[in-house]
Amino acid sequence: MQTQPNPTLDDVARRAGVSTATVSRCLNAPAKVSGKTRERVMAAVTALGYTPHFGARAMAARRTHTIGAVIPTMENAVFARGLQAFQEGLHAAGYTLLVASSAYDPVVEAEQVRALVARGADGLLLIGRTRDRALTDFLSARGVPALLAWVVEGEGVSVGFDNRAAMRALAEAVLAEGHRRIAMISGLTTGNDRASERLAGLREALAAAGLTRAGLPLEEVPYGIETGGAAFARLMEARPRPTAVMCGNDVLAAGALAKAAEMGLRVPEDVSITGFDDIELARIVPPGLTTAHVPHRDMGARAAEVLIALVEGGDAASVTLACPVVRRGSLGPPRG
Amino acid sequence: MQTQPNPTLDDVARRAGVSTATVSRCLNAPAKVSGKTRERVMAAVTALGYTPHFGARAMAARRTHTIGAVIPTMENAVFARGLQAFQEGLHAAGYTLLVASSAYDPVVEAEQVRALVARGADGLLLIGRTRDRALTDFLSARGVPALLAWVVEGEGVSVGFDNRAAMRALAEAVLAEGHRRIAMISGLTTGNDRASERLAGLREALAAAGLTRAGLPLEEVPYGIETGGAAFARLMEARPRPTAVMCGNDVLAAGALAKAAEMGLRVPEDVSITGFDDIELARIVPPGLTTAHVPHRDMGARAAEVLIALVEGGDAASVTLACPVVRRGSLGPPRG
DNA sequence: GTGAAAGCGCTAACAG
DNA sequence: CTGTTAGCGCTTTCAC
Repeated sequence: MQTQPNPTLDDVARRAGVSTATVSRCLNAPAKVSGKTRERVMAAVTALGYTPHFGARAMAARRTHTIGAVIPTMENAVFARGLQAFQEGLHAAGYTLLVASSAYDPVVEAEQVRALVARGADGLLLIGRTRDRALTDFLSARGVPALLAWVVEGEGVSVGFDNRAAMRALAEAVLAEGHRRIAMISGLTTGNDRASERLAGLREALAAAGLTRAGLPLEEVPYGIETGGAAFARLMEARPRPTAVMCGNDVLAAGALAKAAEMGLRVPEDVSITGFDDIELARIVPPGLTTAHVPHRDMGARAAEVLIALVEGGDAASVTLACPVVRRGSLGPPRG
Repeated sequence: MQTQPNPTLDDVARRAGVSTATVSRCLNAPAKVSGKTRERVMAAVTALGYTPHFGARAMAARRTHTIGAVIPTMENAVFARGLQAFQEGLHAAGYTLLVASSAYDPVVEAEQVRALVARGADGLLLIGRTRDRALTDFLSARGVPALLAWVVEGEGVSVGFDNRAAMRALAEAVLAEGHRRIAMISGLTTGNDRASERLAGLREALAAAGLTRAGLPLEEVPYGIETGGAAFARLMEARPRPTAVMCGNDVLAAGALAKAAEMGLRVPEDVSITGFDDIELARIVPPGLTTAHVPHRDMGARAAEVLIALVEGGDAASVTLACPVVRRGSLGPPRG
């Protein structure tokens, strides 16, 4: 199997003694070719180490079997995990995944979307809902279906969960323990609907419990363990201290937990802490993090199904997944 | 800005009243076009919402400004982090990154490499060194440069670190504390040179300390917190127990640490535990993980520089980064 | 069942 | 500085 610099359809055709059309058929619709010709062609293909040129193919066929995804960052485990499942689902169906990241910047996101469309993406996976009208217009004009994940969406098709409801349920669990002085460490809410929905969910629960006037001590910080820890320390300077600190995600909560230990505060005796996502970390940081379980892998797998259906012309219904509260050691009743 | 279904170069040219060549120049070499024409063309471009068709471009220009990367899995934080930096570096230089994952399977990896090459990748980033001769032949025949990362490589160009030396240094630190009964929890070594090199590094250090005949209690397990914990429990059944358990990566070590807590063993008084990678986790799992610091982000950034140099025709030298031992609470002298 | 030929949308000489 | 003109490698009618 001597690999030649750049074997083309033509080279294969010549070697097999047939026309390029026949080679093309062998590759795309083998049934339309006689058995013996097919064998001869396939032999030539492997002999030359032929790989069809994707660009040429895309240009001639106007289908690429490629799906694009734009995520905020690969450094966030929740996206990494969901995407891995998504890609497995696509692969099984013969699609290829192209990933781009936006660093949470809508401008970059728009750029990446255009880049993926230019590359011939048959469909797109986008995270969250907050985005420019121009972008959605662009996609619909181009006829490229986009699936929104990690949220529930009114307009388009989505595969996700209700961030607000999940946080409300978690807050209700905290309230049920008897907490009344609750603080929150939120991720940055600007342009991030997941973060703002979670915050809104907590506010709703507090309002429903008649705690509106108490006000909600709030820190809004970038994603990270360190930032979570620092925010926690600031919140704990208040007197009286909050008895429970709810965090917008598990990573912030892990930071809070670590900082609490550093400050000599016992969890949950001195302060309860909750997270959101239920990543592996939540199980191993002592005393275990009470959190909302987001089924990331499942979401990725379902997203693959739905997006493929969309791309292949069928309609598809949105999917909303449940996010049960997972109780671990970090939540307990307040003291006294 | 009315986006038309599928604006082409031709549409833009017609609207701007110029030839397609001029539009092409505006986009690729603006300096070669007069100011006023350029303005007119750019206006037409935005008016139509034009995006160049990637496939056509690739076919005509035989350059794609695209780099492909095949990593074992996106679910592993070390690759995610390195890749994020890599992609930032590429982006700054006007390149786009295509990511594919192999699930640690060489067959899948080869498939993905071919897919990326077919898509016109100008260069490739590959992880580790163990791979099929046919694959490297394929790449060199196609003239696609490949950069190896996460290892130091004899033959090709690489940007990485010496897994063996780093583990040896870590083991020497453990030995210096006075440990003599050392066990290891390794990641799967089959087809994974990073894992096997780390194991070899430990063996070298033990041999140098004259501990050859003691034998090395060894568990080889898949990546994961749970698997690390289970392996730890098995190792601790030995009598006498090992006084130090060295792990092939931080995630396995985190599992070991959690399991130790669960078993009522104090770290480092009853047993010392070390990791490898120095991910965020290492800082937050109590009492802090002693580990080898791998400069993932830095490696990604350097990889981008080197690979671009390679792609653009220059030669480039391999880069080897240092992996200093980071001491945290999980390592102490053995009892007695 | 197979071949010939016409593009797909873009770039890159080469003229002007 | 700008237009003309060949292709790039593949798919897909349309004939045979």
